[in-house]
Amino acid sequence: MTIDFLNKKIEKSINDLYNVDIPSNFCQIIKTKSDFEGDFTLIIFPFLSFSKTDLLTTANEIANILKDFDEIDSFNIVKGFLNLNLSDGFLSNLFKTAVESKNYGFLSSKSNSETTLVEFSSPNTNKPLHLGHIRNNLIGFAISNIFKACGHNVKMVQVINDRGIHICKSMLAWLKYGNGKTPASEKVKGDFFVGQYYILFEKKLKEEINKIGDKNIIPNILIEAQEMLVKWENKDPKIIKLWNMMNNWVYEGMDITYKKLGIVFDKNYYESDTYLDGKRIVNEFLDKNIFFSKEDNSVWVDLSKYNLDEKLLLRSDGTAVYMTQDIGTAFSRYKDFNFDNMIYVTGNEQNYHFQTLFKILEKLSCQWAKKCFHLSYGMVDLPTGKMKSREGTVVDADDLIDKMRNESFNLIKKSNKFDDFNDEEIKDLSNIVGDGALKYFILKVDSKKSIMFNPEDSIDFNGNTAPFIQYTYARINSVLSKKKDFKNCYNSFEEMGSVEKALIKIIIEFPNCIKQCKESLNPAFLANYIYHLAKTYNKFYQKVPILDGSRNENFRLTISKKVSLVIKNGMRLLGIDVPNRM
RNA sequence: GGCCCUGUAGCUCAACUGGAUAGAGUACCUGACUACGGAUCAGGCGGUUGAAGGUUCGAAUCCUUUCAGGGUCACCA
Repeated sequence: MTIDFLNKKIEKSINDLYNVDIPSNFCQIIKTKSDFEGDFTLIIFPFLSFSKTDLLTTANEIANILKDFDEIDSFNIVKGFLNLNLSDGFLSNLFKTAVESKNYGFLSSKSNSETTLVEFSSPNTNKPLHLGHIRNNLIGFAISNIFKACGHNVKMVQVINDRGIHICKSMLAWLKYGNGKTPASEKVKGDFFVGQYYILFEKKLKEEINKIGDKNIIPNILIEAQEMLVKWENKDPKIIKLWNMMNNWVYEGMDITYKKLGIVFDKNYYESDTYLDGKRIVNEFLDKNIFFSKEDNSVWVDLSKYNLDEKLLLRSDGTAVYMTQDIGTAFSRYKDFNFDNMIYVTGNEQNYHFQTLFKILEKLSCQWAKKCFHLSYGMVDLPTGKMKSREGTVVDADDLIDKMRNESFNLIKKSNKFDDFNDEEIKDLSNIVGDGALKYFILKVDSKKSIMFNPEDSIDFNGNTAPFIQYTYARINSVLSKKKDFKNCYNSFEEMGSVEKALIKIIIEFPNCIKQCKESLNPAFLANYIYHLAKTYNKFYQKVPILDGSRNENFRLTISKKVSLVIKNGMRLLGIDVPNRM
């Protein structure tokens, strides 16, 4: 519970009472558990050392002062817990402020706002996006929106891994076995088309290894790929042309997927550019003896005194590795944006990598190194084990999105509630519902935890889901459409009902909820908040007649309207749409 | 093996970062529509928070030990 000024007021009263400066973390105010009566609860235990008396006496001493506050109506004491009831008048005021504030919960960015870069997605250009990328994209997009809502000037960026041996593999396979086929000639989406050749390469490689039967002999096809990488680095025109063509196929395919996900980046960085920056920087600091080289000319950084080992930065043949590229990218970004924060959204398999990267940046005296954060999320696993694109055991992003949309379509088709909808309208609605179900399913889980995804029965349309929330929104919308012009009203003419009170208390938490998501780098908190709000509203809807012509009608309409706005704007932060009807 | 993360109802997840009798959904069993929209609501069943110690008024949360699962320790990305 965070009503800042009330917290401060209480804190001050207690300070005065005991005539000491009580550390602010001693004043713990929490929401009252639903089993007890009260709106919020002050925990008494910490004050015992100042009151020098027993628990009950202390609680009463404090309660006696607080009960005279206008904001507080009544209290009760249970053990070391002082439960306080807010007065209806005070709640009304808070509610009024919330309703009347423009862009409630959202701070707008100003010229002196912090600039925050969020890096996410960052795909390889040799295969389509899969379920793991979906989680990455959803978290990255949501956290970007959340930082925006906190007034940051946010830039969404990615680095596209468009070069390297893995890219050459799909290129080589296409050259050898493609027979000039193209995505257009085969009517296959470009990223899937290229992905097929990546898998084909791995298959041929495996066949050749089996045929050779000697681990020490490098298969020809792999040597060819390595040769191709060297040609690429030497800018062989034929190879560059092929590379451009195939990468473009992939980009065309990915554009469609990003469009489905509703994601647009502010700036793309390409590894094919930044790896050169990285090499330059590494060599520069090699000269300054920050890095060192070994006999074979490979370049290393020694981080062993930070518990992080030695790390390779340039291969003995002078070519770049992943880390090299990431150093170059980071420098470019700082030059481009002079950011205050940079957040990398990647799977937790890269925890060690980012620890190392940040430490290296520190060693390079980048004062911005401590402004870099790693939002590390858990892997998405299938019942059959880990997803491996090399083996083709992945859930493709497009397939999954389409499956959800279709399921939603069928659900709507057979409900006969939408007889006045044409197929186009049904399709639009099923996209909103299907996409929502998928996105919410992933975002409601604490980002650092891994997700077990069972393709058969993972995603539900009932319970703690987006469709449940969307339905609540649509139903409020329906009520509101029956009474278009009502006058805002912030108080009940009788004592406020418990559900109305509960709703108002949730509504006034919205800004704080967003802040918490930002601080913990975890959108799941918002997802669960919205669910809780929707659930409480449904209870209200069932229990309390809204349009009953009574003098409380406007109060209930005002609550309904505000709930719908919080739902809509909260879901928007998560990248989820809400329909006017469903 | 070293380091990191995770173990909560049959299953999927919460628990406002140390607060009260650990809550939701789902599944299963009841009950509620001549409707402001039933993709809803109300009730029941379901727990030694992996285990054992410790810290304190108070532990799912912090510390130690231990068990289980995952990740990582590449001249892969």
